[in-house]
Amino acid sequence: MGRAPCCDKANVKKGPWSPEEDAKLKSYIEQNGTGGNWIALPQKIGLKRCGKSCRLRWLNYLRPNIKHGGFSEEEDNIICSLYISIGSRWSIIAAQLPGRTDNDIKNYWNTRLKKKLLGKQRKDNQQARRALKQEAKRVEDGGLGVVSDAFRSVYWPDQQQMTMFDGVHNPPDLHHNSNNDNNNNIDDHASIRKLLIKLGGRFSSDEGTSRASSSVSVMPTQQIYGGDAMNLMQPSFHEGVNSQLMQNPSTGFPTELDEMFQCNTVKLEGLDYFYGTANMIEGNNGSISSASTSMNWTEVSPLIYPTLSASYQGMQQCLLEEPVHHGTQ
DNA sequence: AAGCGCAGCAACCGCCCAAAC
DNA sequence: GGTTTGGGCGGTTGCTGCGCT
Repeated sequence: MGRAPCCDKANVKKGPWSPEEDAKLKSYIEQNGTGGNWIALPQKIGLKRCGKSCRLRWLNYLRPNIKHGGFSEEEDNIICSLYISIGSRWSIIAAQLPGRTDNDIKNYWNTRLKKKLLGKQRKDNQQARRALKQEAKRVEDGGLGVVSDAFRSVYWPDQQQMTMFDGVHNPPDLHHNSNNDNNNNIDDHASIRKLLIKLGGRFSSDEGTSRASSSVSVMPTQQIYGGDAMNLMQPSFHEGVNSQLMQNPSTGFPTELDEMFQCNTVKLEGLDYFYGTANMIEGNNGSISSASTSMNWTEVSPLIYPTLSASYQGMQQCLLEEPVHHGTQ
């Protein structure tokens, strides 16, 4: 049957917005709001634009407090960490970065961050190959026993990664706000909390205030571990994350990144926990059964356990190391 | 100086989902 | 309960500007 078009395609203008159109749209929305109906809005203000186009223009460019370009290192890290954990859920990622739009982040990722990471990854892979070669030679020479630092650094997850997954059964206490916690921890938790709220998690503000004022209140870990957060999520999100990160860890990632993860043991070590390796039950067809996918991604997601984001420091580091080259290659 | 290729980005397209009817 | 409709989202396209040859 198909869907009726949202607007008369023949009579709508396409392409770049003129300053006049911008001004019209902006002033109308600032005075009257969107009226809850984007489709009808352009007609009201005499714009020959599709309602969806108006919405996009407003959300991405005309809305107050929008930032363009100039992504900070911190923002880079957040984007990378979230991309690794939830994939290309740009709107969710954008929700973690005030003033940023999903479109902006998506473009930024596709044009810069991805390339940066891939560039770094190639370097790492070369380093890994060299280390592997050296190690093989050592073994050949009868030098078994001590693993070289170079080899370990490339192939073994760092200590932080190893310890954080103690959290699978003994999750880090997000309520706990030790004296050692710095502002970054608080910010991390606040972001996580916001994200979980967006995802449908339950965070009582009362509960939050009833605790130490400086601590960030999140869902009791038992609730998280009981699967509440998952159940509250929209099915599409739940399915998407599961199918992308659990059933096939690679699915949903761009091919290059797919290769990148397959090539890099360190990253896989970290991601194993997303995939639920410990509980994996492979079906006859080799796919992971629902029994394993039922292991909540929330249990191990860096969204909940910021320490996992720390495991991503390799990538983070590369963002610092490799300057963006504009138009030079 | 002109042509070419590439990167960055704005905008569109089409699908999905939920609310309204 | 089925259909329609609008909002929202991710993927993709195409334009523009810049750098290199």
